[in-house]
Amino acid sequence: MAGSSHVYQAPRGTRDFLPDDMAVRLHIERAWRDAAVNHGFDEIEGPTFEHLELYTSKSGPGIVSELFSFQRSGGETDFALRPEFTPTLARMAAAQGRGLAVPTRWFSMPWHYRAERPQRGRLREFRQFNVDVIGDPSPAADADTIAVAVAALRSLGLTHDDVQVRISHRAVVNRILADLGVADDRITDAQDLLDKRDRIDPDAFAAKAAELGLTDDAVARLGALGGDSVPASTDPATLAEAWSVPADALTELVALRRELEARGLLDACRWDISIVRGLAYYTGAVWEIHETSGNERAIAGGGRYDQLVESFGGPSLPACGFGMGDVVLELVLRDRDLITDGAELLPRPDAFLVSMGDDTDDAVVPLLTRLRAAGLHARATDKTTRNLGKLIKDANRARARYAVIIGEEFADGRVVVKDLDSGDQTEVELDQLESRLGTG
RNA sequence: GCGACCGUAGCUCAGUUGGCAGAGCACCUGGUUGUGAUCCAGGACGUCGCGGGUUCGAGUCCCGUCGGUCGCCCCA
Repeated sequence: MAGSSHVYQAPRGTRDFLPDDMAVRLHIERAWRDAAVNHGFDEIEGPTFEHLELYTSKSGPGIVSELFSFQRSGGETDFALRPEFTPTLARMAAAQGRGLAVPTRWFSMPWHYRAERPQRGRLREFRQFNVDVIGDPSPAADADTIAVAVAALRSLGLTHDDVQVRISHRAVVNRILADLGVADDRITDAQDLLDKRDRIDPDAFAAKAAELGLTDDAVARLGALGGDSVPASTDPATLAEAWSVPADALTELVALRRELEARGLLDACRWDISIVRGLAYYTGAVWEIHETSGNERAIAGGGRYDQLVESFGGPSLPACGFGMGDVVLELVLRDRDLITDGAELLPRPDAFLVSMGDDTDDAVVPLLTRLRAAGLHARATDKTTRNLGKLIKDANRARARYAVIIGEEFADGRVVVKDLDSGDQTEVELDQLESRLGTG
C-alpha cells in the first residue's frame, strides 16, 4: 500500500496504548507485580500461542469458535493464541514432574486472546494477572492467593467499600445439593443449573430442577439458595442454620475462614454460595471479586482445582489460583475516579532546559548529557521561540519538576532553577546543579 | 454466531425537501512583555469510515462492508 493514503484501523477488540494509556497500564501492572512479589510469588511467562489441542482437550471442540487459531502457511499443525493461562501453567508444572518444589507460587501477567464480540469489560486482547499455588492442599494457599488479589486492589486505591471478595465452596454447595436430593452423578448438572438460575425464567428453572429428581419443595429451596451474601466473619453456627446444613458440612469453609482471619481479610470477604463459576474443574473454594455497585463485571475469579495438573499429564498436584483482567479493573478504577488522567502517571522530568539566547544554545546538549549521566531525567524544549513565558509553559506541559533557565548568568557559571510546582526560583552554581536537582 | 444504536477537522458537534463541508475548543509557527497568563499576526485543518448503487448532482437516499458502543450467547 505504499503511497496510499489509506489509514489502517486496529483490529476489532484491540487497543493502541498511547503514552497516557501506557502509563495507566503500567500503573496497574506495577500494583499486580508488587503485590505478588510481596507475597512470595515468582514471576513466570509462557508462549503467546500453544498447540490448539492444549485447549480443546479439556474444553472440547466447541471452544474453537472462541479462539484465534491458525496454521503456519504450508504447515499442518494447529495453533491457537492463548485464551487463558491455566493450561500453560498446568503444562509447565507437569513438565517439571517430580522436580517441581512444592508448594510452588507463581504469577504472570501476559496477553490473552479471545475471539468474542467486544463489549463493556471484554475485549479480544487483554492482559490478565494470574496467581497460582501448586502443590499445597491447605486453605492457607487459597487465602494467600486472595491476599494477593486484595493487596493489589488496595494499592490501586480500592477499599472494602469499593470491592468485595465473594467466596463459595464446592464442598458446601455439593452437600446442600445432596441434601436436596440430587444424585451424586448429577451434582455437576445441578451446579450448572444453579449458575444459570438468575439468567433463565423460573418455570424453565423449575423444569430443569425437576429433571434432576428434585421434589417441588426441594426446587423451591434450590431457587432460594444463596440469597444475600453474608459477612465472612459470620459465626459458623449461624451459617449452618441459614443454609440448613449440619455444622460438619462447613469444616473446610471454617478452616478457610481461620486463614482469612489470620491475614486480616475477613472484612474484605463475604460468603456467597450463589458464586458457582462456570468451570467444571474447580474442586474446593471458588470466589470472585466484584465492585460493590454491581455495574461492572467480575474483577477477578478463581478457586481451587486439585485435579487439573494431573489432567494435563503431570503428577497429582493440588492447586489453586485466580485471574484478574486489566479491562474491567481499569473501568472500575475510572468509575471510582482513581484514574482521572493517565498523564499524571507518566514519569516527571527532573529538569527541563531552556536557553535564553543564541550564545547559550550550544550549552544545552552538553548540559543535558551531563544531567542524564548523573541519572536524572532531563529534557529540553524543541521550540525555537525566545518567549520565556511559552518556554516555561512548555516545561510545565512536560510535567517537569524544575525548569533550568540558561541565560546571562551562564557566563558567570550559574543557571536559574525554577521549581515548577512552587514557583520558587534560585540561581545555582553549575557544579552544584546535579545535587540541587537530585535532592529537590 | 445473533441484535440495537452509531461513524463529518485532533476533540465536541451542526449540516434544511438531495444543491459550493461548517462552528467552537484544541493544535502549530512567529512577535511583544526575563517567567506558566494576557495580547497581536499567521497556519494547517477533511477520501464526510470504506466500497458500490440511485441521481444532472449524495455528508444526506439504498445495499454491502469495516469499525465503535451496548446487550444476547459464552465468560476459561
